[in-house]
Amino acid sequence: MRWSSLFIPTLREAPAEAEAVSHQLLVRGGFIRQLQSGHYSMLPLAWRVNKKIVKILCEEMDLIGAQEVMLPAIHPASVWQKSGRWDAIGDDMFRFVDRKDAEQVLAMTNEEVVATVALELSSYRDLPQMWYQIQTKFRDEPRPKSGLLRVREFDMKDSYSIDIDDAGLDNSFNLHHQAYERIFARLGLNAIPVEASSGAMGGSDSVEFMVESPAGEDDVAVCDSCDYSANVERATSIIPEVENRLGNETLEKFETPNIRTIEALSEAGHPPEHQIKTLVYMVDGELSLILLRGDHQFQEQKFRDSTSAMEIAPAEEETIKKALGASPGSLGAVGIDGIKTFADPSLKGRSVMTTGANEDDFHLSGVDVDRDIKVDQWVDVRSIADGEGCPSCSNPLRVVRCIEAGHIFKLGRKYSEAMGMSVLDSEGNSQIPTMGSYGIGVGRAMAAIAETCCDDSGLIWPISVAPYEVVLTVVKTDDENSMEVADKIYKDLKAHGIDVLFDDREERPGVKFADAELIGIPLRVTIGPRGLENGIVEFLDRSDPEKTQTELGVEEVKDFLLEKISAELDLTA
RNA sequence: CGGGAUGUGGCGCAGUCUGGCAGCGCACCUGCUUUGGGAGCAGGGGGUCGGGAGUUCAAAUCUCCCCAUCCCGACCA
Repeated sequence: MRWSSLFIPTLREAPAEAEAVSHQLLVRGGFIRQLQSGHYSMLPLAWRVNKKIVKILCEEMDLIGAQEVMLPAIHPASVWQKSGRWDAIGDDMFRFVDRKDAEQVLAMTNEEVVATVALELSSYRDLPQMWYQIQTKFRDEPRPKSGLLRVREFDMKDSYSIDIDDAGLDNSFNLHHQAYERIFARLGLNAIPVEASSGAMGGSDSVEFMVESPAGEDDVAVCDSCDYSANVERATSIIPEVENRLGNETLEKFETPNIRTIEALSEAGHPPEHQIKTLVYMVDGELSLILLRGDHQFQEQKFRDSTSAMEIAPAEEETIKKALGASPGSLGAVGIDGIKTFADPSLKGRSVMTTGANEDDFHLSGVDVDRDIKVDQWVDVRSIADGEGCPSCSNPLRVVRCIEAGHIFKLGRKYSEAMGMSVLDSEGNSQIPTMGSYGIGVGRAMAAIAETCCDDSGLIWPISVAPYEVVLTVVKTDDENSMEVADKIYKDLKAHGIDVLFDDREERPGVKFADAELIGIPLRVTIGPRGLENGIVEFLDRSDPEKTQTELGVEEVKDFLLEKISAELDLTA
């Protein structure tokens, strides 16, 4: 295409509200424009990238035997009521009422619909099935952010597997795992598979594919010495045991005027690791205590996962005061009976501890956890920290910020059972099939690539997804010879299937070079009178201009580029 | 939903405190010069100052209400 007739509105400066690198570059490069918070138009360049990502997704899904479908994006409330998610999900789902007063939802995912279609499966001979689609999803995010990274409307590749038994599900899951590794490699993303929490999706196992980036929203624990990696919502670690202090082992109440924090109490001679942190939460409507060591952080998702609690939130101060008789900062679980108490295992066997006395300005010392506190349930709810020991090899873990680029779930029979699926097995017995679901956000993948493939001058697309593979930069458009040669090369490249962008704009060379770099075209051929005098044009690779700078005869350009492109695509395919 | 900030032409910003002709840079249009890394000169077009109400002779500026956007947190199938 000729740049002069394209809509590529580049900007010299990014809008003030764009913070994430990918957001700034995609806006500056003329790829996207915001309509409202969480809703973006994809302009021609972005849509070309989008289509290339989609193509890779389809190819890899097809390769594992998945079949492409297209499901409705508007669902009746009834299917969501049947699965229980109508109530479980809440405000994140867009809902509306149609003219007949029927309640409707804008689909955020499609397990219910898949399970409904799958009611037609009646025999084990029909299984397994894998269906996928690339379709717009709607989620009423409480806080859309960072450009395309978190939006309310986005295209997602969602696929679903249906198997007769657990072994079948394992197989479908593994096929997806492998497909995802190939997909991310082809997209130029270094995505690490990590153990994850399944959250409200339900199910047993889940793996997230994480791309390290400061723009991400998840923290992941990775071990550089072995292959352990897990979302902090699930990660465990080995920490040194704390020796109980020598000291008075009997309970003693002492005055602690104005001491409300772990830190303040620590300064008063009670180190955090010898304190019991007492949190008060409403767990599915029931007031509950959650106990941790003073120097540990609470990991809410771990708590949800291990207690199957649906709704948890810190209790209001007034509620706390009414139940315990004191405000946060002076709370403790000693002598409490009748309030459900959860405790982190790191408190097991601990004594000579300090905790709040449930009386403002007073604490208790000499607390023996086993003796003085009635724990209803021991649960690992501690957030691991950077540098702690890997649970599988005990070397130090690193905690890194990541973008969640993909997530695969073993759902089990939650949806197939709810929707009433059943098939006959080889013995004529009725079986409820088991399902998996697997997602990759297209726009988020684009943003993740933009986030990680860029430099000070702009984007650097991998050839596999670049909006154009090659840009032909004509330095002097009013030089007839230049234009003639450029036009010839342009037609030649096009005829050989190369995506080429012909920068025929009447702009100064500096502007053209800067724009080409900003929009991230991986390969550049510069055509100008200076080179043509010697019968050559200049080539360089966006990712490393200095080392790759090459002079090419006009006739060699096509073969040179074809080889470059196929070499890079082969590397990742 | 809690905390913080911002809203002035397509983008970046000044002006708001202390009320008095709506400005600057980039981008855009015309002409001339220039032409291998974001040109120069001259001329020109474009703004309900987020919206509404109020105070005032006079409001971008002061008051009240609302809206939008961004950041942190909560939440995130």
